[in-house]
Amino acid sequence: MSGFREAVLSLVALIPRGRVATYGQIALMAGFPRRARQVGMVLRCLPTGTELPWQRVVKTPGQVAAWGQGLGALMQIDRLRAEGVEVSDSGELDLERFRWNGEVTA
DNA sequence: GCGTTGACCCGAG
DNA sequence: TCTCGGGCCAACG
Repeated sequence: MSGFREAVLSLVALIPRGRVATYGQIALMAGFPRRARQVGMVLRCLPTGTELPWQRVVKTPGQVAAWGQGLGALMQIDRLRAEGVEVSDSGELDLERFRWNGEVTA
């Protein structure tokens, strides 16, 4: 089922600016409820200069995934802030406000 | 081709 | 409320 990647990438690409989605949500919307982990795998495999807004994909509690909890995270956080998403230095954000409904309301 | 790892999530103790 | 463990499946060695 290599189509899983396609589904995930497509959904991530549809996330509007200033909105974020959780791994579980992406996986669920893609049609694979329990495969949030593979979502992370897919994103992890993405090239450095990709157009995909993988940065808008966060954990369930509303925390940025990021790589090494360090510099990589700051890069993602800064990028999100540039899009209008309020993110703390710890990578935490308000899901209630920025959670993507799944609708392309860009 | 097999074993291990992993940007996670959820239920149970 | 917090911690621990199981489970899902793809990428990597």
